[in-house]
Amino acid sequence: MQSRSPAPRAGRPRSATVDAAILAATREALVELGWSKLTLGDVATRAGVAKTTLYRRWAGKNELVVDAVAELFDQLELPDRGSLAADIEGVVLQFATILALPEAKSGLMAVVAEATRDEALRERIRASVVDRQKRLVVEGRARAQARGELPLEADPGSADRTVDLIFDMVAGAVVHRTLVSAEPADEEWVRSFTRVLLHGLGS
Amino acid sequence: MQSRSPAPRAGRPRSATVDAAILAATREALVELGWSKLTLGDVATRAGVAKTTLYRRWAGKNELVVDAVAELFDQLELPDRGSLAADIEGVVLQFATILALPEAKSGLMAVVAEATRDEALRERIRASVVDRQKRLVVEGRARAQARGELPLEADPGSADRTVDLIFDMVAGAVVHRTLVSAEPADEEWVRSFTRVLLHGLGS
DNA sequence: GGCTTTCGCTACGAGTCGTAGCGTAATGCC
DNA sequence: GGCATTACGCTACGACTCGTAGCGAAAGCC
Repeated sequence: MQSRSPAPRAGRPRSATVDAAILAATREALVELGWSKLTLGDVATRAGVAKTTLYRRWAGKNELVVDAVAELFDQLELPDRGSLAADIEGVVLQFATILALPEAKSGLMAVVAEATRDEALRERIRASVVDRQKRLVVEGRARAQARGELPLEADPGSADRTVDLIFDMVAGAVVHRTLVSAEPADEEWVRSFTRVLLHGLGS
Repeated sequence: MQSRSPAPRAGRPRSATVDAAILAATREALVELGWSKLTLGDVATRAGVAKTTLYRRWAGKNELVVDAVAELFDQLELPDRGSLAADIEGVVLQFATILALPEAKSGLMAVVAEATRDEALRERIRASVVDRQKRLVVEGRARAQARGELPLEADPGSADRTVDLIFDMVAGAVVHRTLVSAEPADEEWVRSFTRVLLHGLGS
């Protein structure tokens, strides 16, 4: 996740077990303590490693939590349910389920807030979390176009903007509903949301 | 903002000037330092007051920043531009302009993240920031219904859910665009967004 | 004028930060 | 097997922030 090079060629390699233990301990601490009271010393203790080991792998709290939260979104999938509406409802419900986890709630928004002043962190979030989900939009849109449910767009630049717009609308609405309004994005809400997204407010 | 009772009846009253200076200093510190590096001692120094004065008025960093950010949203208005589409575009652009300020970006999302573990803080955000904007949705919707642009809803419970849904979709999309995607919610984007919101993806 | 509350200042223990230094353990290369 | 190299655990450290307490002085209401 944080290392690109596969093999540094000599010496004792870093333990993958330790990596997993640290990330799991981070999520556990997020649940129990939340973002602001989470300390790296505490995470190290929970993971059964030395604090120095943690600092050798991650630059700080921000980077660590991004990686810990990013793993939560790895399970997102887009099964073909036969129609665009059903596909959207399915993936939005998955997203809402993950976002309902306390470790996702307190962790994700905190790092997004920090990322407003840290370009590198923003890029890390984009790569680890955002782009992974954006693929779902691209895929679902292509499927719907193949079914004839959505119009084709010739200009690739225009198509990119549409994908970005849809993504911001879907992810934004679910995040806002879950975190700011603090209400569950349950099946009823998702159905209403999907109807507006597909047919507009007037319908 | 933080005091409900108008007059505690005796002794020296709290200086309103000091209140304003502290909130302004908080926003200034948010711009320069961001959320995580902002300290109350620093804010007190910037405002020219003692740290103890600050702690007498606010319970902590969270509450202080909520009040400091809430003031930014006081200027939001909903001028009648003649059509629902124009009304939406106008207010969304205002919202986007405020959200583009660094003090709003780093402050707002940070307190939202903290609010996931703090019911009282969530309520404070709702009262100071969210409800104020939700009125705009209610008003704009009533206007559009009077114009015949939106269908009337007989059931008040259903109408409330619709308002909440619209609010989450509008605010969520702008926030996500600005903070997560880190792209400006400019006029072109707002126009595209309004079109989808009103007529759906198929149009 | 007298009462009450605010305010500035100083000082404090507690906790966290991120790093350095050292000895030991584990691995790859020859 | 031996050796270089790196990871790891542990301890200790100065610097910083936290939130509070205690004091004297100032400012407003009766």
